[in-house]
Amino acid sequence: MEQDMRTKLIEAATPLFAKRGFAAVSIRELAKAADVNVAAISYYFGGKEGLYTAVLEHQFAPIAEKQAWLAQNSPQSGEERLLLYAQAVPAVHGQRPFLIRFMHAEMINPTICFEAVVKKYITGLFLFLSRAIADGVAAGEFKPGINPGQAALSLAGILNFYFIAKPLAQSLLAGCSDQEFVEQSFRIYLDGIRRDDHA
Amino acid sequence: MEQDMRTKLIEAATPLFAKRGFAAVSIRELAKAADVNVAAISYYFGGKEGLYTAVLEHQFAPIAEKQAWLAQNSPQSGEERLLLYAQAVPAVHGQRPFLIRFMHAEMINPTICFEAVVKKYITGLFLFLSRAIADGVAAGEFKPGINPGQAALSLAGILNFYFIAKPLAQSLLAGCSDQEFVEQSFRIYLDGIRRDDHA
DNA sequence: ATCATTAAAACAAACGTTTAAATCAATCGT
DNA sequence: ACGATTGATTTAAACGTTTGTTTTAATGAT
Repeated sequence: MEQDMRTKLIEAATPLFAKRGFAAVSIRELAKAADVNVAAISYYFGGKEGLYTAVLEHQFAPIAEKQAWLAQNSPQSGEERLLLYAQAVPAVHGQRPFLIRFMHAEMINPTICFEAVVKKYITGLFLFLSRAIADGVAAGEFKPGINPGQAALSLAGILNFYFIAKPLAQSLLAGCSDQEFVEQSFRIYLDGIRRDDHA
Repeated sequence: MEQDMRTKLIEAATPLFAKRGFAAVSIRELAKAADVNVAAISYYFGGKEGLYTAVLEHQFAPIAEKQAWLAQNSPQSGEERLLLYAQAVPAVHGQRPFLIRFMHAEMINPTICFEAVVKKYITGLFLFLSRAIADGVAAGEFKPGINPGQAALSLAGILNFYFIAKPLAQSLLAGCSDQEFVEQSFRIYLDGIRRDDHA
């Protein structure tokens, strides 16, 4: 089966590319990890870059779904929309534990996939958050002085940075669940942008 | 002069390593960029890894200095200590524009330098923030429920994420200065952790 | 018997490093 | 004061590996 081979290679390649980066992993290593012949990579993906692109698309798939869902089933208030995002963050990272590594690797050292895959989804998320905040400011939910674009980046940062620093942080933060962290961070953020006198 | 050669190589290697990663840059490329012979890398740094280590140490030097200074001249209140950090963030990124890339590259794909260089400084910063927040909670400055370790990561995230996403964000955030972003983010964060009834 | 798939071998190119000769600067004996 | 000599630096060439890809033959199923 063609699909078996493709998924076998993608699944074996994902942790290798994630932990060591595209350039530092050889196709022989990938083939051995997937228990296939080296030629299979060229045969099914057209080369190392093709396999990497397939891995990246598989990683970003949950974001694409979530984004499509948000575009249709988005609630009214800014706060509710931000909450949806805050809940999606640990869910997506739980579903794709390596996604954060690929996202940051692409932001720091963009490959050819950056424009087509990464930039598209990140921009979509940014616009969703930006509009939610702008609407919230306009509706009097959030402080009037808030810059929506900057505040969108702030929220993305406060929620996602933890997942990057996690391997390093786990020795420092003894026994802290993802859920716990995201809840406290989101509470801090919301308390920070909410209008003091808002009901 | 030996020092001339070393700094010439380090300065030429910094943007290459930062933008493309350690594995994706060849020593011939490094030598050409620095306008020296390939053998100079082995001669002065003992090899490619030695040059990378030297680049990394040069990048982290401002953090080391700042940390040593903080250890002695640290103010009393938690809020003042957090402010010192918030002011240091854009200053350091201004002084070392590529530092954020090296830090994240090391967190995502750790090289041999990670333990010796990166982990040390990050842990130091984390402890500084953690203690500042814990003291602030104990003193009644900050909300009683706050988990200091988690909140330390939140602050690092809300302030630093912007500098990672910057190349991507600059097309979205039209005309926003680093200073502006950090000020708003820090205000949001402080308003989020400060006790509502605190003077 | 035909076609798609797998396997091993071969390919040129690029890799990091080392070698050996050339160049340079400073030191020393006269 | 000056050519000889020493040691450090710089260069270009060569080293053996490893890289990604392709080829060619073997195997599989229809």
